[in-house]
Amino acid sequence: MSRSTAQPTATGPRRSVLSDETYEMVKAMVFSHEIAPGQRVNIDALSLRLGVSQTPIREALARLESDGLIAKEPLKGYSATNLLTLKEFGDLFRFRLLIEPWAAEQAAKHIDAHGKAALKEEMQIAKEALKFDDNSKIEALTEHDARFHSLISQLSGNESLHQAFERMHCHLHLFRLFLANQRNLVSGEDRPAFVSELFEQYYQSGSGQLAIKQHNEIYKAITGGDSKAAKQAMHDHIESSLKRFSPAAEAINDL
Amino acid sequence: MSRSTAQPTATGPRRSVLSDETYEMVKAMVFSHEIAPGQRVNIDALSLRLGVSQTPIREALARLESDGLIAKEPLKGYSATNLLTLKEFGDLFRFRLLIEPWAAEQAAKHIDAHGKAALKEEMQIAKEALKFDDNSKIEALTEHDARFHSLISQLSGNESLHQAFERMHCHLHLFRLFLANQRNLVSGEDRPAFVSELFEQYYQSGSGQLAIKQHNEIYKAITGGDSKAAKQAMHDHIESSLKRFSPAAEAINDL
DNA sequence: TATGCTTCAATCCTATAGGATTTTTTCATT
DNA sequence: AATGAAAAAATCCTATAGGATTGAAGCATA
Repeated sequence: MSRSTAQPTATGPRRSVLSDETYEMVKAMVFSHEIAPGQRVNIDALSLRLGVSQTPIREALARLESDGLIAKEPLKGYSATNLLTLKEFGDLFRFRLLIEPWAAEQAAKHIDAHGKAALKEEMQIAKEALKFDDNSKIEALTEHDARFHSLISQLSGNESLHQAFERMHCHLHLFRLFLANQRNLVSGEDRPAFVSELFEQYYQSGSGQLAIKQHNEIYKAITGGDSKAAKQAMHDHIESSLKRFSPAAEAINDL
Repeated sequence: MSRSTAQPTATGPRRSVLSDETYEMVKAMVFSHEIAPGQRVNIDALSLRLGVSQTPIREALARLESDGLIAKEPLKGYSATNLLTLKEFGDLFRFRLLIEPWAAEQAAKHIDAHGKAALKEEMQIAKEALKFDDNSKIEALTEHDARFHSLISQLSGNESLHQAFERMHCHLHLFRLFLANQRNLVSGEDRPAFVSELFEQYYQSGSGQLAIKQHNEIYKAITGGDSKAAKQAMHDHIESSLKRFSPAAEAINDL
């Protein structure tokens, strides 16, 4: 009788847990700069914005803090973490160079029919994505890239490595950096072309769709059981990514 | 007036955030098997047990889930994660063998006066600990071991590696495994001797305090700037740990 | 102008009520 | 007696309001 707010049941029957959904929503907001880097995160405001109570918000923020996307200052509140500095950017790639080639090597050694099928399916998705128009293509390829690297870390068979890779959230950080670049440049000079160029370099360099080509080499080496080639191909691919992303990281750092 | 429970303020003025304290307390409970592996974690019960309301409990559990110490089943509740299986145990060490020798190598390359002082201080603590009686010694050396490895991952200068190492919680998992062993064996046959033996092998093998000796070699190599020796020493040390811990992991796995 | 006090706002934490889901218990039927 | 369905209990999850504490802003005074 005293319950004047019919909100919770009005949204229909929920299957999943609200706390998890909230987590994903806030993560997406940080990811898309709806919550800008360094910006304070007000729990009450978020509660109103998302239409849920404080409890799930708090759980989501606690998890995001663990993920390193949100920082908590005791008795002050939460705020979005800053973008990667140039050093952190380099650290991220150097660490990836340490673990991912090894993961690819192990994956090639232990690959089975199930793993081959999963890789094949992922490569198929990437090829389909190349036919999309520009915006859809960028989004699809970004997601493919994240899934592809995650899959290989999983196929390494080493649970610790896989968890460490997931908790790193490298694609999220990189793309967040990238979007920041895009935003800043749009309100700048004629540098949007620069951003597009970067995207092009990364996803379709020249006429060759370079990243997909490199993924394909890794894919072939792993499914072929050639561990040495898999390791080398992954190493080259990450170094290649590093070179292509660097301008974006530097631009932000100079800002 | 309606506040019948004076508990929260009765404990005195709190300085830190209750949520963080709760996190540490629950972590300690999992660590010490007060919450046994696989056991359900009742929020209401924890709330009463720790004398705090549900909100900080929930935040703590959300973070612990992110850490991999607590598992959440939607609409069923939280429960402590199971102990490491033999495979996970092996994965953990193989992953450490991948990243820690590299960390030691990098630390040796970038070491400065500040880093040297920190390492020296940590080694001093270890030497002091050797003089303690058995129980205190084990506790002190365990904590030293965790700090030593963490410090080196930090001195590597690579933020990503350091975070990955911390989030792995390897010492917590290993010692939890170890305590489980101890508990099971106490209620078993005459195997407590076996446990003590393991401790001895790890912390004071023979008359040599083997682990400290190995730490000392790593320490010397890093402060001496000998990156190759540091890498090798760390590699040997971890392999040595693996061999000593294996019986404990196997015993639990067979159980 | 600089310092100290008061007021204000924000945040953290608590408490309780109620909807939703799962598990257990009970009961009827074959 | 065993199996299946329905009811009850326990638990989880959410929502909302308000007290307590802390940090910041504004103002008066020396």
